[in-house]
Amino acid sequence: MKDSTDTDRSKTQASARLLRQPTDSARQARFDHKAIEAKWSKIWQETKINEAPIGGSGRDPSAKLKIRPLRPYYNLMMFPYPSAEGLHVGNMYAFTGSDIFGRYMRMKGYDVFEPIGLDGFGIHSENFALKIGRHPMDHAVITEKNFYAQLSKIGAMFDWSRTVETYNPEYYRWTQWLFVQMFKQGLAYRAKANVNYCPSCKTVLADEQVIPARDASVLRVAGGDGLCERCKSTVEKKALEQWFFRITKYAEKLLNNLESMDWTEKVKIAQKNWIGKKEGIEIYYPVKDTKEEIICFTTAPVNFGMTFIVISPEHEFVQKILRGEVVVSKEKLKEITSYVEMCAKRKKDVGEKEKTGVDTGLLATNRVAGWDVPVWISDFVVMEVGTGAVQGCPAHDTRDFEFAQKFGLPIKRVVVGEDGDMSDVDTIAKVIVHGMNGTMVNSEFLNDLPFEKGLQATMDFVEKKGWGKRVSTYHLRDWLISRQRYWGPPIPMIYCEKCADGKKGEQLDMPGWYSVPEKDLPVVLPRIEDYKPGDDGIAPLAKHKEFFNVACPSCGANARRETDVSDTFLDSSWYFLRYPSVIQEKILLADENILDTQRVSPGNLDNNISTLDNKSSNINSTKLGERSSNILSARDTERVSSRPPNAPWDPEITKKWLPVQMYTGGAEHSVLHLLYSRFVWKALRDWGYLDFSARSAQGGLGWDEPFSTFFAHGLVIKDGSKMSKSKGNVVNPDEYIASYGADALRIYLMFMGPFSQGGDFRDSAMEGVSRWLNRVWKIVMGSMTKSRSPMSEKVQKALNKLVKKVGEDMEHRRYNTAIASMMEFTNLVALEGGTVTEDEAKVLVKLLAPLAPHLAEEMWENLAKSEKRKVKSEQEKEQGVVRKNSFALSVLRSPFSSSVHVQSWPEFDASILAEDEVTVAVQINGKTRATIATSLVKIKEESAFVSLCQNDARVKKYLDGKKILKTIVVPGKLVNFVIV
RNA sequence: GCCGAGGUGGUGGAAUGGUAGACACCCGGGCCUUAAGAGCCCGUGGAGGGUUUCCUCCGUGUGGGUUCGAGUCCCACUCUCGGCACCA
Repeated sequence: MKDSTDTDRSKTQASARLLRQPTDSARQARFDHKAIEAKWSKIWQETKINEAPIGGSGRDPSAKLKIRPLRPYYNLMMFPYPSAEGLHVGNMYAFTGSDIFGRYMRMKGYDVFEPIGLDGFGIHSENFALKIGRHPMDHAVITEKNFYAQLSKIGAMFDWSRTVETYNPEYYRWTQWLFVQMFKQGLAYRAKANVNYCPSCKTVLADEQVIPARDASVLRVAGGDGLCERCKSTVEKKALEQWFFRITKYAEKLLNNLESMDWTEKVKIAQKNWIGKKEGIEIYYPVKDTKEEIICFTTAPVNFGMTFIVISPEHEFVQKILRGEVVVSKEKLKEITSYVEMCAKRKKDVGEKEKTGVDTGLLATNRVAGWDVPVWISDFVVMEVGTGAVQGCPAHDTRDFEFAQKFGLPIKRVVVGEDGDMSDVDTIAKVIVHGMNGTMVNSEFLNDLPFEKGLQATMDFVEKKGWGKRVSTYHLRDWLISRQRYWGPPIPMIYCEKCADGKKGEQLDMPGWYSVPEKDLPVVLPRIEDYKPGDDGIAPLAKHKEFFNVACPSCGANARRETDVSDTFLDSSWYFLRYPSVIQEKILLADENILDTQRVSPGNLDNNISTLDNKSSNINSTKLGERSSNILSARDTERVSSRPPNAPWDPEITKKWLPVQMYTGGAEHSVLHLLYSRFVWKALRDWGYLDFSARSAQGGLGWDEPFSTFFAHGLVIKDGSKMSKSKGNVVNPDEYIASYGADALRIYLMFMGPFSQGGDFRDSAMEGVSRWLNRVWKIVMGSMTKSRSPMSEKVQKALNKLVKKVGEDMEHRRYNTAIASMMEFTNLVALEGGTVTEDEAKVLVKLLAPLAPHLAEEMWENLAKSEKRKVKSEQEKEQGVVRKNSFALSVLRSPFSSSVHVQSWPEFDASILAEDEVTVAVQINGKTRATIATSLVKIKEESAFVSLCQNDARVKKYLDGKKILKTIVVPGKLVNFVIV
């Protein structure tokens, strides 16, 4: 890399004395973005400017800390999942927006920690690896290299000394540890759940691999069921034992803070809806001639209009009928059996279907109304909702109405709406549902009560009688953790049949199950070649005895490891806790592989794979850990060996740096990732693993939440639609970085539209940004020549205003308008002679620094050198020659000469602002007829100013012969004459 | 169906209830140049008028409303995009 500035300096020094500017034209040429970016990214690596002073047992941060007390600021962007060969421009957009804020906060005086990592362990990465026919382990190595190489080029202030990759055994060891804690605390359990199964591919599918039948065109072909993404055959649901986390236990806690959290509003609403709290009542209905009781949940107990009960085909009561524990006639049993089978086939949660159902022939007693109702089975009732049993009130629920109409069940009106219509409810339009206004009728003691009051009175009555009780239900379901897949952390559990038979186990309610002792973690994922998703929902690892055969931790008998792996969302639910505590002896960017800016070419790639394959010949369970580390590169091995083994995070560091102050990410993670992270955080706190008691929270919700602020960024679209490979409109940032530079791309991306809303990517607009940066370069470099035009008061005032504007926009992440204002400023400078003073240039460079970090740094260095020259020549004037190593020389090494990125953010002068000229609009009846340029000072004399407006020629002609009814004055903005 | 975001020039987008279209892209014209490119300057919502400086009318998805004044607030529609969906 060529260091152009050194030659520059010697030239300048030699020529400066000749009072000529032979370098001016050279300086003003188009800046060389490639050289500048290469130069500064190298210097930033060497000076470690982006490494946060984390503290703890890591590197000594004292150099940065001596100046003032630590002001930690954890600025985090959601880490990417490498599901493709490399980054696309949408990733870069998000990272840039997050980084600009981090850089701004650093200039505001914070110690900013901005880490980066990869969420490469899970279904996205696995699917991509499967698609291109590469082993996920090999794929991880390649994507890590590619992604990190690309990420290192976008000019972000990532702290490369602390990265997290979720597939690294040293990371997922703690993901497994987290699972173990969940189990120990009774929050992990096993239950049957439906998984998607394709009978043709003989494989389990993730939800996102099932084409929903609600897509109309598909519906016609398939007749209402979900289709396999690959072979288009109908997907079935299979009930299999799965691991769950009891997140529902935290439903209230997750709901609690939501209102007061500083999060993007729509994300909070999405979470609230997802948790979906509903207050209602569970009512018990005894089934005649049996000892059974069916419990119905409802938010609207319209019991006097209740004419039947419907239960889900998966309801326990149905099972009892099928098992013969509840007796029905032979014909009925046959009917029910075939109906339940039919439902199992057509089950794939999709929108409304034609209502079907079967009568059990049994009756249940509606004790409130004092009559019996038939018990039906229908799959419009979903087991997962409420109690899986519904009390049918057809006149006041549209679904119940459809069902009753289809099967000829009685429909009884008990609410009259505002229209007073008392007629039979015989069309769906007449159905008055909960939430509408109405009055109770035909309801004995409830008559004449308003609808809502009637419901409350019913609940009171039922509770008093002991026939039911008020409950809250939640839309939130427990978190299904297990995946019958290969690429994920093996669930660290062991099942011992012997203990199970003896009713022994770590948890009372889960005989036979033991968590893997913590000292034995991680349970390393072995390299196997048959890693494809298995037949009949069996995980790939289940075919490997050498993996699952293990001694029972309790009795020592032959036991079996769990062979499912955990959900990717578990990996990402705690990674932000890990970052500050990562210890790395070796700095990532010093690694030649990562520094290498060349992407892996197909040729190299083959070489890589063959090398990797050689390392992984056969599976040997005792050497798994070692081997896996080899596969994952030497760097990881070093990390593994140098880390204290006993905790996933350092408590001291964690106290200092968490919670995450600013979290940026896509709104698509509004629900799952953000909710899971909150859940895990709260659970860890409850268990005492996050102990912040020693330090009081810094206002707001403090330690209650993992992310103090969450900002949802927008999406980059291309040609009006979301980027996707199938549409062929994916933009790779590399080529743009190569031809325009990272700075220009960063600014262009942010200039497209508000960061919160995204924008439409188009090539042509890049040109404009690139041209503008060049104009900035010229203006700044021109400030150092002696031929510049005199100082302009207009420019000075405009710059002062600009500082205010850009600062405000940065706070709100309105980068697009910040950039526009800076463009306005440079346009003004062009009108005013094209130059600014060096002091003005410094301010401008600072404002630009977060947006265009390389270019700003280069300009800053030039300004610093210019200042040094000036100081020196002044001293020469005064004292003759400067002695080497004198005090004067040390002055030259002022803070100014260090990086622009650690300078303080410029401040504006409010008093200058007040002197600014303003343009006042003069309106007649709200219509602007003239504008008058004046200063705020003049406007203070209001009456004089009003008459001035009145007498303006453009205004006068409208006022002549008219009467002024009213004059409205908005100081500094407008004067409005209301006339007739 | 429900929830959320949105609808402003040829395009991306600006506008604490106060001059609609900032800033850019595209396009057109000019300067420079042997030429091209780059760069610089000017114009650019629509319609109409004034031989310049200017003036008038219309205009923020549709229809109402509040207000001295509405892209912005309220009501009712409508369309687009995201998410959820037989949620009892």
